[in-house]
Amino acid sequence: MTNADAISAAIGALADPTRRQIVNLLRAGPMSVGELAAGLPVSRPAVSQHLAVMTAAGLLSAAPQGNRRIYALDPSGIDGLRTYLDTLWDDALAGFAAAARAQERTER
Amino acid sequence: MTNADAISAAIGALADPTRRQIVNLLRAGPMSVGELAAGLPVSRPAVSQHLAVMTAAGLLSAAPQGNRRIYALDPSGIDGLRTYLDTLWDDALAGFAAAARAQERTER
DNA sequence: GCTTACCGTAAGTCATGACTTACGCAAAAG
DNA sequence: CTTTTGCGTAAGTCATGACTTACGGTAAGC
Repeated sequence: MTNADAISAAIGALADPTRRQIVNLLRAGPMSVGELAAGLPVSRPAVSQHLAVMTAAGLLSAAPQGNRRIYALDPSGIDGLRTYLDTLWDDALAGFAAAARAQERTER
Repeated sequence: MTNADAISAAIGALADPTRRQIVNLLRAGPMSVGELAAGLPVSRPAVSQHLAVMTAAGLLSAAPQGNRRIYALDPSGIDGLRTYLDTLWDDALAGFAAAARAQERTER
């Protein structure tokens, strides 16, 4: 499944602390690169590189607007991670229940 | 909020490809360290180190059983990431809707 | 008792990637 | 047309962490 690659890219994109800060800033709404860089402890080119990674991962969308570029969270990309964690959570619960049954069997 | 640290640790733990392979193996059910290492392209100590990281992040739980250690997915740790992505998804949708309204305003 | 599985830890190597400064290009401003 | 603003890209540096081999320690098997 080529879907797994998208999940890997998205999780890898969220792995960096600076990138999660960018996500946090964008939760308030779309922003330009300069505005993002002003709220971060790194240089503007560093922000540009992070934005490129996250956009490639499908987590962000870029909208050129005149001289500037407005970045925003991409709901569809985030939804991929959401469903992945949902199914993972289901499997975890199933394994937990199976272990509980096995435990009960050995205890009597 | 100290909750953000848990989220960071969990996402960071899932960032490595080998660790996601471990998660995939554990989806079928709890396994010992040796069984996990047999299904992975890395050495057994490497697997041990990964398991320690993921356990510290709250994604895995370890159960000593005789001579061996059985690792399993921890539903509660996964649930933390799940709720984080849920709220992030909500914010992304809100920003998307706001951008759509602004777009409509400028287009008429 | 001794040997054999099974596992965690220590120490060291090496690649990945996050950051910087320097540069080039397109759109607004004057 | 010139200047300024806003970004992206290139090149190079440096730290983080994923991996290896070697070792020590505990539970089972003989």
